[in-house]
Amino acid sequence: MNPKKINTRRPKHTQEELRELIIAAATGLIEEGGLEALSAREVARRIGYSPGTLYNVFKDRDEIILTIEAQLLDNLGAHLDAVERQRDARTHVTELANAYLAFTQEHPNLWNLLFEHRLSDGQLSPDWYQEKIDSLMARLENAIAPLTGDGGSADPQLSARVLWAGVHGITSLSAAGKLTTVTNEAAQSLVQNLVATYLDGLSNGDAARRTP
Amino acid sequence: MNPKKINTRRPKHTQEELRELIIAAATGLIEEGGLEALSAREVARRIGYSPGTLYNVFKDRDEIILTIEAQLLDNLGAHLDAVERQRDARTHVTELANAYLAFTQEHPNLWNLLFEHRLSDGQLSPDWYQEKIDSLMARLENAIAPLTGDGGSADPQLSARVLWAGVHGITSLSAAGKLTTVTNEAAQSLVQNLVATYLDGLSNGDAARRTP
DNA sequence: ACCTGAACACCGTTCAAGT
DNA sequence: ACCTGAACACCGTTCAAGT
Repeated sequence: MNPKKINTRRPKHTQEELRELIIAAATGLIEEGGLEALSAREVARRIGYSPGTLYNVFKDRDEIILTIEAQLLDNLGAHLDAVERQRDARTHVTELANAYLAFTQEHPNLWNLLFEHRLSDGQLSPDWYQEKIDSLMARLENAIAPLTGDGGSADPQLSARVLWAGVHGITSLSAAGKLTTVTNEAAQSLVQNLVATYLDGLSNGDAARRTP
Repeated sequence: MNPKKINTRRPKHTQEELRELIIAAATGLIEEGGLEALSAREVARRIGYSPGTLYNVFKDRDEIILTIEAQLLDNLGAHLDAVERQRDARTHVTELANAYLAFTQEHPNLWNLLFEHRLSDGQLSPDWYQEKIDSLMARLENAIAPLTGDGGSADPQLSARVLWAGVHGITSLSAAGKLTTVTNEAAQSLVQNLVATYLDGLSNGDAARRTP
């Protein structure tokens, strides 16, 4: 009766292909509607399998999300590596910040994922996650280091993290569409101002309070 | 048969009491488990009414959340007003930042709500929302203004917003439990460093690039 | 060996029917 | 007038049964 009956051999896709199909569909859903738009059932619909199949390939929804996060962090790394090293450290830090901002703005919903998503219960993030973050942070640390030695006392590790967290504040508000609540200025102007002013403060902090 | 049958007069609570019961239960759920722990059915269970009752009092889940956000913004305002005006503008800004950080750390999940929650579809936030934000931002703007006039060129509006967004980056990472991914330093150290360095940059930005 | 789809325990929201 | 609770259209996840 059913015309499809003629020799439907089951595995239309290898396990690896299935993995990629699932990740692609899931990524698309998040890009379109944020994390809350990601549903296992909708992914299954889009790839033409039953919901159960996802659970042959991934342990659960969290594992799918973590896989997407890994790709994202790797892509950001590549994106930052494309920034050419500058003679001037100040310019280099500024361009890294711009590249970071540009990357987050290309895929706002995807980028939000990194901060919206919290593992359920008491699960902790895998080791590779921390390593990827550290490797990204090292880029900024190296770029900023020459600017913290001058006057003497600023810590490059701390400065890099503070500056990153500050930029993150701006980019995440922007990615979540909440920046307009606070200003009509473009995210890039804010990032520029933060980086420029923070770096000014770094090289002149001590002097500033010594000379009245 | 049922002993409760004896004269169960219906309205055990006025509409206003019901409102408060719902908000209290919903706030508790969010404090305990974040936004994703808030479910209309669970609120109904906790206050001893059926799910349908919530929809006699509130239009939908978003309206409940917005009501909680309003309270939260008002509470923050009161909290910031308790910070005494300082002779020294620099000290004043620093103490505002500390008060802000302290407030967000008292109720991390509740605070996260403001940034996690996005209205469904094309709805836009009510007018009072924007007004509350503006009023909060004005406090920082006034405090920072004396520090932007010295050298001449910094814009108090822009500076206040950039500094706030930067601090927000730190506090929101902290509230979401994601700060440790990036550093073991306490949130307060990071905020201190950001505020101090940014303010240094403000008062010396131009000089910094003029005198080599 | 792989996939299905029913099952379980959940959602937000609506609305006819009951008191 | 107010509240219920069944109903509808959804979830994530599991697992016996089918091919």
